[in-house]
Amino acid sequence: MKRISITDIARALNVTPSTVSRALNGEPRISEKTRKAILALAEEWGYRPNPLAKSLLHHKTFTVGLIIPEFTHHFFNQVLSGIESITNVKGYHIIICTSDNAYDKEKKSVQTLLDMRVDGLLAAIGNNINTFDHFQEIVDIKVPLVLVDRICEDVETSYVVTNDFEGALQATEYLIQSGCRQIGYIKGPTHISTTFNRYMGYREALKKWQLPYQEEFVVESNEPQNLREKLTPLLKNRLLDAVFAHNDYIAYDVIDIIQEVGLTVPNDISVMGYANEPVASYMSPKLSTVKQPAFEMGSLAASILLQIVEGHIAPSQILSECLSTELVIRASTPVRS
Amino acid sequence: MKRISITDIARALNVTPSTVSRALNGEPRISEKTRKAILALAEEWGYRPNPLAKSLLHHKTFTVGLIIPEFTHHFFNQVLSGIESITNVKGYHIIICTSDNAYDKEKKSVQTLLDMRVDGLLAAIGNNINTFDHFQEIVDIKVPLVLVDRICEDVETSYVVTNDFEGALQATEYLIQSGCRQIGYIKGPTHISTTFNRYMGYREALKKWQLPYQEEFVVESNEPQNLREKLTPLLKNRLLDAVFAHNDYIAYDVIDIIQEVGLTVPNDISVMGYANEPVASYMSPKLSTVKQPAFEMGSLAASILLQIVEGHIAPSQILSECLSTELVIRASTPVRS
DNA sequence: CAGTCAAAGGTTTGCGCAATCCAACTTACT
DNA sequence: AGTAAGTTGGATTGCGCAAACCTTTGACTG
Repeated sequence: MKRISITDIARALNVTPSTVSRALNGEPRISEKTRKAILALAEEWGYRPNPLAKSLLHHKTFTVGLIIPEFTHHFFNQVLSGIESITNVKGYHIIICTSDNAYDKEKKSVQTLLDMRVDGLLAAIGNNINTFDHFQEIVDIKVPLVLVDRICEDVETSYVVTNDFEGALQATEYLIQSGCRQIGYIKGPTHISTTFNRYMGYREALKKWQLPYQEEFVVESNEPQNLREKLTPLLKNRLLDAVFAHNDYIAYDVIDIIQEVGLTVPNDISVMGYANEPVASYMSPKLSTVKQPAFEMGSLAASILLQIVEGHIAPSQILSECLSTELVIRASTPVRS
Repeated sequence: MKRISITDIARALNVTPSTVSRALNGEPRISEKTRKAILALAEEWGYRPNPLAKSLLHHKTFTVGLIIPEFTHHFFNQVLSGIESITNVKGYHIIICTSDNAYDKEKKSVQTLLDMRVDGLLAAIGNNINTFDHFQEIVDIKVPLVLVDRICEDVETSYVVTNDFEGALQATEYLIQSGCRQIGYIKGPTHISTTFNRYMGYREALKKWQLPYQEEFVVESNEPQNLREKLTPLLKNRLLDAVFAHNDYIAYDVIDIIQEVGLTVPNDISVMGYANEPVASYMSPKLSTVKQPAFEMGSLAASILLQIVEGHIAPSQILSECLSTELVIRASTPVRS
């Protein structure tokens, strides 16, 4: 259990800890003979330097903190995977906290990670969180912070997001180009920027193609039952020829409702999702959707963070990256003419 | 950036660091007056104790290491979620490493986490890994270790797994009880214990119900194309009335192949999956499957680990928990008569 | 009123490491 | 031979904290 230290080796060889430290760190001013003896004993005893001691001394932990809303969400795990791909090769460790989309827990996580003296922080802000003092604090004490996927305007820090506006615009345009004219839109949860941006992308596409924006075609999806009630009459009256949903799960429900009404996808109605969740390719028909570069978002965010941490980017310099999405056309939409 | 220490507070108040330490730790022998002054200044300056220093002193980091094969696998994320639910309330932090199912990376992760002086380790061994010296080392140096989901017989340490044998047995029995007699089985990847155990559960069910084991009904799924080639003739000749697949993704392919041949699920053929992945309930028909208590497995493993770490369980005592699965019957199988 | 004791706090030490500053002991050259 | 310049390594310090061990002061006892 007790791990051996440089002092142990020093004692055994009748030298000082300094000498051992220098030998192990390859400083040139140790004679070949002494060095060999030290290295040999270190090897034999399985010496491993104690990072805690180093951290205490150098005020550097080679650790980054990560705050995500939850583990069981494929999107965040792809982001996480991207983050890990970078931190791993750069020799940093990840300490993860989850926020459960709750302000209190998120705030506590921030505090915990700062307490642990992480070298930097990556965070995906939780849904429905609209107070950001905890993130402001990170910036105030000058700990590098990069936000992922979701931003808060108030806090001046670097971030990496995907272009929800553009993604939704392209998806809507695809529907239009494939002949749809009466496109319904199902909104996501209120209070997150993505919801707003995708919605605006949808509207922009209509505008661009000079289609009227019809408020009755836009449905809130806060309650599944609500969705069914609102959507069914629109479908029965054949007012829609396409539905664009805020995410793939909602899209699934939409397909379900459409089929319940006796219509078929995509013959009667096209359906477009968003996010390219794994479930999208297991639905029937397979769902056309917008693929977000989640892995890239994670790796880019981590890469920016580590550049700040390592001093290659001034902390004052605020980088904001907005990654492009990609349409994934499957069977729930017709081919574009 | 520079965080304040007890020494800073001590200097400001003209007392010694010990006094500050004692005041902050609620030791009774500090006068009310001194304590108030110290607490007030600590509060004002936002003092936060440095866990690195404490760890160095007490040889305890309040950190557990976690090794999983990959992030982008829903099952592990549920496990992770379960682990976090325990560590969070017990005040421990999680440092995660991934192995990418590669021995070298897994070994390196073990080394990294040991170097970081984690108080204990949780690990889900990667696929195709059959050398376990790195885990043996953990046990040797007496760092608490609990294996999750997959075990290696050689290493004597606690573990938490699910009962694949029982799960597969029950699933197969369900098929039998709902009238199926010609049950095909699609095997999983070779070299992992789960593959073997589920397969044995399938065979046990046949035996129990005195159905013959027919080798030609068992197909390896190593290649998707292979699966199609092997399965199609069995289907066309109507030799099967049910297929039990090693996991839900394979089950999806099976359904696809069945429908391709012109048969319907579950009318012509029942299909049973395994794992209850999210995709299972988005397939059409919705997939009957075996639900694994992933979250519980994680929380139980974490709970056992922390009990060892905190000395409530002797490290020498080996706990092995085998959690039960649960059948989730959806639309890909008929109702049991 | 000396002696005792407890209250309140100071001093020292060490966790493991490495940077800084020193001190021997060679060589090497005038 | 004497000094300058390496060579090789020791001693000390401090990162932040807390345990172990001392010291001072006043109050209280017999």
